Parts: sequence; C-alpha cells; structure tokens
Amino acid sequence: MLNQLSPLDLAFQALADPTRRAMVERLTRSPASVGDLARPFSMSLPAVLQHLSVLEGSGLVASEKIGRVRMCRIEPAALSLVEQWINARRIEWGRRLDRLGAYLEELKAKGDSDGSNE
Amino acid sequence: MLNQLSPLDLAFQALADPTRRAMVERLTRSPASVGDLARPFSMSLPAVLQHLSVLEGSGLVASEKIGRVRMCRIEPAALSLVEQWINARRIEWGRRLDRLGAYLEELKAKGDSDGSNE
DNA sequence: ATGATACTAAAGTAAATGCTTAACCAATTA
DNA sequence: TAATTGGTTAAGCATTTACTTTAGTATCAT
Repeated sequence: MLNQLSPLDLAFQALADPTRRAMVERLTRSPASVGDLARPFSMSLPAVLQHLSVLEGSGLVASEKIGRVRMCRIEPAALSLVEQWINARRIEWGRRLDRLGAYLEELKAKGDSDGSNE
Repeated sequence: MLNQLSPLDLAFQALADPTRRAMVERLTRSPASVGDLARPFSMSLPAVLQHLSVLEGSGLVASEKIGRVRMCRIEPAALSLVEQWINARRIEWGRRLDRLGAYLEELKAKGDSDGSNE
C-alpha cells in the first residue's frame, strides 16, 4: 500500500484527476482566486477546496490569502519533476531502439555476407 | 464523479501509482514476463496482474501470451500523450512569462521616461 | 501421466478518494 | 451595525483502489 509518498507520487496523483488537471491548466494561464477556479465546475466550493489542497500538497500549486480572497498560482518546479520522469523514460526507450537498431544492422551485415534469404 | 475517462486520464491515473511507474521503468529497458515484472515487488502475483491490467487499460503497456508466459512491452504512444500535456503547460507558462516580461519592459520604459524613482 | 511452472479468476477487505451538506468565520459593503 | 461575499471546517457517504487469499487452468518437463 501507499505509505511514504515521494514528491513524484504526489505530483502524478494530483494530476490523475481531470478536475485538478483543468485547474492546473487554468492556473498556467494566470493566477486565480478560489472562486475563479471553482466557477467552471459544477461542484460545491468545498469540493474545489479539497482538490486545491491536493494540488498544494503536491507542490504543483501555491496560494496566499489577501484580505478575504485566496490567490492561487502554479509552481512550475513540481511540474518539471513530472516532465523529467517522462523524459528519462523517453531517453531509455531511445537507447533501447538504438541497441535494437545496432543489432538489426549487425544481423543485416551478416545476412548480406552469407546466402540466407532476407 | 469520474465517468467517461479520457485516454489522458487513464494514462495519468496509471502512472499515479509507484508500483506501476516502476513497472513502466522496468519495461522501458526491455520487454518482460509477468513473473519478471513481479519479482522486484513484495506483493502477490495477482496484485501485480491487477496493476498490469490498469497499465494495459491505459494503453501504456501491451502484452501477448506465448505458451504459458505473457510478455509485456511498453507502448510509447500513451506516454507521449502525457508528455504532450506537460509540454502544453510549459508552453503556456512560457507565454505567460513573456507577457509579464513585456509588461515589465513597458513599465520600465515608462519609468525611464518620467521622474518616478525605480 | 505427474508434477512443476506461469499465470488467471473470484471474492473479500481496509483504506483512500471524490464528493455532499450544514455550519461557521472573517473581510467588505451598504 | 447588519448583510453579503469569499472562503473554511467538519462530518458523512458511495465508490474506487490496492491489496489479500483461495482456487483454479493451461503449458512444459520428466
């Protein structure tokens, strides 16, 4: 089961929910208040607050209360953590294709030198 | 509530679990059997199978049974879906910084031309 | 044929998730 | 000062998630 969650876990979990992803998309354009964030959704304000707290817990979003309105903004560092994980997979995948390519080249060279078909 | 899940939802949800992410990492290096995938984890085989089925459902992994062993491989298209979402956010974020920068430049130009301090 | 191997299916469970409603409080505004 | 606005807290609930154990079913080796 999931006990000590890494920052990467928290980020991926936060982004797994479409509502939260939409909130991140919104905040990527500009900072917004809790009410602003809630407006597009057909759910209660407390529900939105809970999503927001997941986002804050993951480090993807930060917020600050000014007067009676809480302004929220994205925190790009957490997003780039996710980005790095994906990139690492792509790089490894590329390396694999390279190895496979080299192997196929080797096979081909061998095949060209003897009389086997294909 | 979550009803019709988009491919992106499925991919993010699949990657939200550390066990499944580890399985993806393993498969990025080379294809592996169910048993291979299970070995590093201290959980039952059925549990691993369930994780695998989530990964397959998300399109991140494909598998094929040969004899009595099921070989699994990653399916990079689904990963690149996630990558694209992240990139889109980074681009939007960049655009925002550009706008902010332009605004600050404008302020600065104005500030340089009049007598205000700073 | 017998047993071992590799996986699969089914059912059950504790905990987490994504909501809700019903208060509540603290800044504005009238 | 009283009402409104914007947010917050707490409690409760249905569903989903991440497992477990138990009991299979096909292969493959001997």
